[in-house]
Formats: sequence, C-alpha cells, structure tokens
Amino acid sequence: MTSTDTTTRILDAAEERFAAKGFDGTSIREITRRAGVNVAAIHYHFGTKEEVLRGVTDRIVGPLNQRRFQLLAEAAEASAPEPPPTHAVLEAFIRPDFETLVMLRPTAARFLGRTYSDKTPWVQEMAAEQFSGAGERFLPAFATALPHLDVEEIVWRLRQIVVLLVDAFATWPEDGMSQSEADHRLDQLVGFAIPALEAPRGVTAAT
Amino acid sequence: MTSTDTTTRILDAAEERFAAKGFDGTSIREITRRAGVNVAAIHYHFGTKEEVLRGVTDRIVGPLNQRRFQLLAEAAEASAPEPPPTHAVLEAFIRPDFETLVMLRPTAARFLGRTYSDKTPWVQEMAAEQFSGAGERFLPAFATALPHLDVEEIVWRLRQIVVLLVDAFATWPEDGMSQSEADHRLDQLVGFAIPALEAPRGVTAAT
DNA sequence: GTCTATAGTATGATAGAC
DNA sequence: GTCTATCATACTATAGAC
Repeated sequence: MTSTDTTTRILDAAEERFAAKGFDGTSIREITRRAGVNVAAIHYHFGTKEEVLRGVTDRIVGPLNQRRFQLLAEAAEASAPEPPPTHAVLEAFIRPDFETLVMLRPTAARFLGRTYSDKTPWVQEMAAEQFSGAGERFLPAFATALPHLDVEEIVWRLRQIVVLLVDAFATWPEDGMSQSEADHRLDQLVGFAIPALEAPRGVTAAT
Repeated sequence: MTSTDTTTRILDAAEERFAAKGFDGTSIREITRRAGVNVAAIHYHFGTKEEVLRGVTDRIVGPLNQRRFQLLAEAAEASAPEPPPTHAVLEAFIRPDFETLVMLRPTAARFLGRTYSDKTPWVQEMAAEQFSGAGERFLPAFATALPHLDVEEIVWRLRQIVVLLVDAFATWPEDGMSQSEADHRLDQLVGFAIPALEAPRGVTAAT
C-alpha cells in the first residue's frame, strides 16, 4: 500500500501543478516537493515527466467517458423509438464534465482544460486518442440528429464545442463554483452551442 | 539602420519560435540562434524574454485593430441610417485576421493563436489589454444588433467566438492556406457563430 | 551596438547505497 | 521502494572588452 500511496500522492501533486502552470511551466522538483517525495521516486514510478502527465490524464478521463456513454444510452432510451434530439445528445456529451469534474474536483477540471488546450504535438495526440473513443460513439448520434449536415461539417462543429468546453475548464475558478453557478454555465454553453450546431450548411461549398 | 535590422531579425525569429513552441517552450538561445545574433543582443534590445513576446505581439495587433475599426465604420456607413446587423459587425471584427494574417503571414497567425491561448496570467493580461480597445468599440455595435441580450451575455458570447478564432489560428497550417480554403473557413466560422450569437437568452437567470 | 565570457541557478535523469 | 549524491546540460541574465 505504501507504493500505491506514493503514486497517488505524485498524481495529486502533478495534477495540481500542471493545472496551475502547465506541463512546460512545471518542473519535476516542484511536483516532488508538493508530494513530499524524493526526486528519484517520480522516475522510479513513472520513468519520465511525460508519463506523469499521461498518468494524471488517464485517471480523470476514463470514468468521464464511461459516464458519457451511460448518459447517451439513457437519452436513446428516453426518446425511443425516435432517436434522441441534438440537445439530448449534446447534454450527454457535456454533462459528465460538469457534474463529475467541476462540482467535485475543480482542480481536475482545470488540469483537463489546460492540458487539452496545450499545443505541444504529443500532448494533442494524447488528448485526441482519449477523445476518439467518445467521438466514435457520439458522432453517429449527432449525424442522426443533424441530417442536413455532412459528417465532415459535424466533426468540425463538434470540435468547436470541445474547444469551448476545454476553455471553460481552463479558466475555471480555482476554488470551484456553486451548484447554481455551474448550472448556469452549462445552460449558457448549451444555449450557445445548440443553434450553432443546428445551423444550416454555410454558403461556401466544401473544398 | 543596423540596429533596427537586428531588432527586426529578433522579432521575426521570436515570432516563428513562439508560434512553433510557445513562450515556455522557447529559449532565448533558440531565438538568437535563428536570428543569427548574439545572446546579449536580445537583452540589449529588449531586456527580458517577456519584452520580446510583447514586442512581437504589438507589431501584429496594432494594424489589425486599426483595420477592424475601419471595417466597422464602413459597415455602419453601408447600412445607414439603420445600424449594421450582427453579421456585418462580426465580419468587421473577424475579417482583418483572415485577410491580414492568414493570407499574408501564416506564422503571425499561428503566433497570435498560440499566444492568446497561453494560460500564463501575465500573457492573458497582455492579450486582454490589447483586445480591450477593440472590445470597447465593438461592444456597443453588438449591443445594438442584439437588443434581446444584456451586455453581460453579449460579452460572454463574444468571448466564446474569440476563443474559437484563437484556436483556429493556433491550429492553422504552417504553410498557410489557399484563398478559397481560407474563405471557406471564414464562412464556416461566421455561419457557426451567427446563430449562436443571436440565440435567445437561456432559461437560467443570471447569477 | 555587438561581442566573449561567465556568473548563478535550474533542469531531467541516473547510479548506487540502504 | 526510497534515499543521497551527482552527472550533464540547459537556462536567463549580466559584466566588461571592443
């Protein structure tokens, strides 16, 4: 159990430091200092600084995506035999972040926001890998709800929404938010995103 | 003229490095190496690495905002005596980035995207300062075009659009884009943003 | 204005005792 | 599994000759 505790303490400290100063802005020594462990411990348990980032991310994203799939299934059930409408699919996609991260673990939200908006190629690839699972399950649902758009356009529009979601988390207040404030933010985001998602195809033909 | 050339070479090199690897990811020596100048030169001309970032940013943003104001005035003239509609105001805001940066200087676009999406507090403050001038001029125009929304909501929605604009630049292809591709992207963004901007006020009351 | 040289410090990573 | 000690390297910044 001692080893597991050290791993967890490193992950907790890294999550907080990466959330506050980003990957490049955080040194391994800052993490070990905060975790109360030795510099060598982090290399023993993770090998490199990059693996620490992966560790923190995996710990957060796994449960999140599971919850997304659950809500999507519930939405499909609720609207059966009709397919779920856009707003139901979008809420299934977005809500887990708000309920899981924002209410319970604002630091995890800030970490995700900062990490997913990191422009370093290997970080973006990691983020893309983790989103791809959710994307593959949600894309057909959106395609059904938005029959006037081709897949390429839907993918682009969903990406815009993910960008906004990520930005919201990256700028989330350090000390979290009240339930009513968070609800307002979710409504505000959904209210903004739905008409944008459902907008008719633009004038320009695809290239 | 020699001194000015050095300054310009430093700014050019810094713009490219910051665009490619961000502020934290770029070292002063990388910049000087690329500029073909000495390490000490950068301190002589700028003092600190932060001042170099400010220098690069100022050089880009100043002309951009001027062009924005010009287009806003033209839009007001074109629709007189009616105030300009949402899409005209939005285009005046967004178009300068596309025509000036994206077509002529893709590196500057990537730099702006990466810098404005940087989460370091003093960088965000710098970006906010530079946007505030444009914000103050455009906000009344948007408020007139969107009478069903209060100012707080308009500010929030405009911020979302800026976030998308910044992301588009941060992920802009290194070697630029053809005119028709860029036009498509602009139309796509405007087509997405207009219905989102014009959407009715959400259900939740403001907190 | 531009250079060399270097101060002073921090970094990621590892070797080896316990 | 955890420690100390340290390697090898990078960094920002400055002092001082030219």
